[in-house]
Amino acid sequence: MVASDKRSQLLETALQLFYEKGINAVGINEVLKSSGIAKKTLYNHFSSKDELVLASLQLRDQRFLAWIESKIEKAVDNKQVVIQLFKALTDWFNNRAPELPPFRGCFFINSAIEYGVTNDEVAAYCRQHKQQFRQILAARLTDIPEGILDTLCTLKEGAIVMAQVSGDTMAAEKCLPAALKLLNKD
Amino acid sequence: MVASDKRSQLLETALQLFYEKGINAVGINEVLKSSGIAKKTLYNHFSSKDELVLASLQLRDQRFLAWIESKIEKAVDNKQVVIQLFKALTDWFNNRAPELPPFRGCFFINSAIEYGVTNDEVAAYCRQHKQQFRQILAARLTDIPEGILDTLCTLKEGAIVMAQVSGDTMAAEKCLPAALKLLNKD
DNA sequence: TGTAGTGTAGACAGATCGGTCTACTTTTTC
DNA sequence: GAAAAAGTAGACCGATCTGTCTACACTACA
Repeated sequence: MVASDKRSQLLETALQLFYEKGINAVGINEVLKSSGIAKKTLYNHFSSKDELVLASLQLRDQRFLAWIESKIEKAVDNKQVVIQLFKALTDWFNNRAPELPPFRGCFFINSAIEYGVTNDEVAAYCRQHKQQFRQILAARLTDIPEGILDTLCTLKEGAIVMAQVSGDTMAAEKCLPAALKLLNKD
Repeated sequence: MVASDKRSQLLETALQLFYEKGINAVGINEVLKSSGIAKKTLYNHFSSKDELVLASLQLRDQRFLAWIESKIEKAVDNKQVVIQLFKALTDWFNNRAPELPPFRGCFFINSAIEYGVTNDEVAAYCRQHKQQFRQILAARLTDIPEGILDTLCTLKEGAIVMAQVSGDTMAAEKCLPAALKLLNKD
């Protein structure tokens, strides 16, 4: 049992709780109790809660982007990319994506809003995640104008918020026609 | 000087601070210090912080919807409504809307995310605000399909998030062409 | 087998928070 | 002008949070 075992257990627990309940609503002691690990061990692997938060963001970042990538990599043209993207979002919103925990919005939007005010590094990382998503999408779309790419990203963010705040888990599905319309030459 | 004077002073201060820094980041004592009002007076007008939060949401709700309404009421057709809406959002994001305090995202998205987990009433009010916005927009658009109305709302929410999290204050402007395209018959 | 590293359990400190309460002052109202 | 209502200033309580520290147990390895 290597040392990083405890570290990854703590990280898994922290990510699960932070995403489910929000960073501020989850204390260090709850992470400890839920993971069954002692406090000193946590502070041996992470110097502070903020460091644990950042590591959680990195883990989620890696997993979420890999998941999205896997959903659109098989698409053969722009239309299929957009279809697969919005289908994937709908699966996510309705808890039909086994790779992801139950939907509670975007971890990065949530964290930027509730934690970014007091922690610049968290805010910066959340911004970076959004940029990375944009690049992954751009890499799968051929000859796509910047404005249309931005609009697709805006629709994605909006759908997430609609699903979370308004409970409209069909938000992504509803704007799929509009997203496809964007691809047409006028 | 009627009693409601102190109440409205507290409410103004609370709304300003809650919106600027987030509800959790602002303690009761900060509201008191900033407003120059005694603690007992606050608890004479509001039974708890949660009640003050709800009153702040209501005040913002009323003001924001009135502001949006004023921006689109002069539009003579669907195209003008959409143009005015997204121009207004861009003004808001870039602090060119004197009626609104400096942009820090949507108070209702922010509050739902950071406070809605522990307070159902707050979550419900935020959802209701989004519904009211949708109705105000619907009332100004003629013969608009539900799906297009939903997509316009999604673009609006997405633009707010892009402006706040990614710092893209031109997000609304960028998706105006897409929004206008939605209005065209296919 | 002894030592260094890692773990556990949890008391504790220091800070902050929401909310109550007392004692006193000001304002309003009849 | 007296009584009632409303406001001030801030001490105080209990709860909660992050992070430190002590005392002890287990494990790996030379």
